[in-house]
Amino acid sequence: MTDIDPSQMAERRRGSGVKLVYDLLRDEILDLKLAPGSAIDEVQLASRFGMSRTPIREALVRLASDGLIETLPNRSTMVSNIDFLNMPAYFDALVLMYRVTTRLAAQHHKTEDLETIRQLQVAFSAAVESQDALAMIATNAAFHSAIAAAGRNSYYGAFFERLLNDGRRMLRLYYQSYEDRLPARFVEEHEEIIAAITARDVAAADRLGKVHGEQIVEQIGRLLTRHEDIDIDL
Amino acid sequence: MTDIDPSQMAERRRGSGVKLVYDLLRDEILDLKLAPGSAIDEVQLASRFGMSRTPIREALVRLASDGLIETLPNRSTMVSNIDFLNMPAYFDALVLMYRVTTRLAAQHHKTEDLETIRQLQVAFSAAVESQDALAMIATNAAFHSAIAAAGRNSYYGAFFERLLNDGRRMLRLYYQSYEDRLPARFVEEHEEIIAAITARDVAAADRLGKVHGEQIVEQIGRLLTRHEDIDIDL
DNA sequence: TGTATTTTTTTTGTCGACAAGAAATTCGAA
DNA sequence: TTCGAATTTCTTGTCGACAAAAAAAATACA
Repeated sequence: MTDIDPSQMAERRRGSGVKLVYDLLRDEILDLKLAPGSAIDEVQLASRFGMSRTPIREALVRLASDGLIETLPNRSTMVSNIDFLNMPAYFDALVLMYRVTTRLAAQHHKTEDLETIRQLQVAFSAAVESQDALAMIATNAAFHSAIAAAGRNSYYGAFFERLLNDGRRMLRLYYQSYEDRLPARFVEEHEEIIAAITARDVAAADRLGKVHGEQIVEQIGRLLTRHEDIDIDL
Repeated sequence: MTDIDPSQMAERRRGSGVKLVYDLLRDEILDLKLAPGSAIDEVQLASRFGMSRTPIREALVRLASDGLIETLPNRSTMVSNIDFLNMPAYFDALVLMYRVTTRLAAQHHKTEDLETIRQLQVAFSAAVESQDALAMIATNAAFHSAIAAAGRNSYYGAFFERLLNDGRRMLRLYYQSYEDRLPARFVEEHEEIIAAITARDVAAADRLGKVHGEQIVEQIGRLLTRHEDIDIDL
């Protein structure tokens, strides 16, 4: 890890330190630039960011309560491992949140929400076009985040956000399993979802959210030995 | 706020400071001993707990990422207000989580889970018997937490836990709306839930979880002007 | 008396230092 | 040499102090 640009660390607004460190480390962890299980050294980070250990530690505390790092008392801090054993549970929750957020968006969206959603769909489509797996992951998450926001339920929103973040790390590991035809299918499904939300068709939104979620689970989950029965008619 | 017992602050194991402060402040906030909106003074807390500001601050960072306190940059920290406008969304999420966790418990529980659940039901029943509203809230939450744990989905578990915590503050404000007959009904419903889980009757567990959740929503939510249509057949 | 500007006070964010714990290393005895 | 105890090294948790930022108070001026 190289030091940051000295011109950046020169003068910072007081109080911006922890956020800077938090945001950057968070991205590095989610993008797997920091490998799961790798150690985190406070003093090294302090010198890297040109600040004392105090703000670094506060950023680490936040990351820890996000579950992105793990702290052994009096001993090392490390990047959390991806819990593959819990992947069935993860997918179960993810599919349900796809359904619920899409459904609520159909109920509660405002017209300005649709513009945001459509813009993000364009970005996702472009990422698929250019076969940029990382951009696909990011724009897909942004697309569904926007749908969740349109659903106007901050509790689901926060939970879904967290699931999508956890997913970023797993998807980065498995994105090689994407073949060309499947992302194209995702684009189509996104379009259908947008149509259902626009039409305020709650039933269709629910169904499409479920199908879309299961699509992803099937794509990722075939690498697992077994996964939950997600065909519950909840 | 009075200082803590000096014998407690005498010698503490290194590293236990933040957890001590975090746990205590968390309970005080959730039990409304610290009123929503009230200011939090770092130096006062430091002298109260007999430690420096550094561990206090780390505890506050954790509370902030739990959403229990809010920090204005460079300025005051205060206990988060209860967001009554979002109560419909809250109840929507709560009911769904009641359903999902109960359903999953019916699917995945092990026999030792049932013992824990039954013990907590006994405690809840005792709290209802003695008309102790605070104990009712706590033991009810513990009961459903145990059910969620038996469902073996840590994602739902963490989310549900958070919802129950938020609920603790609202319930404390509204517990006067409980009349004698309703807690008794809750006890009965709990028994039915236990029976459904034991029998691994997923459909019944789902239905009972939904009914139970809506029961609570109706009890609390009648104080609201309007609330979500929770009768969705998801 | 009311308002704008300066000064004081209060509180936060950050720092460097130090001590406690745990791991790594060295040392000693069989 | 090998195992176990003592020692050193290294990292973390905590402290007291200081500086920046904002609010509160005081002052000046119309």
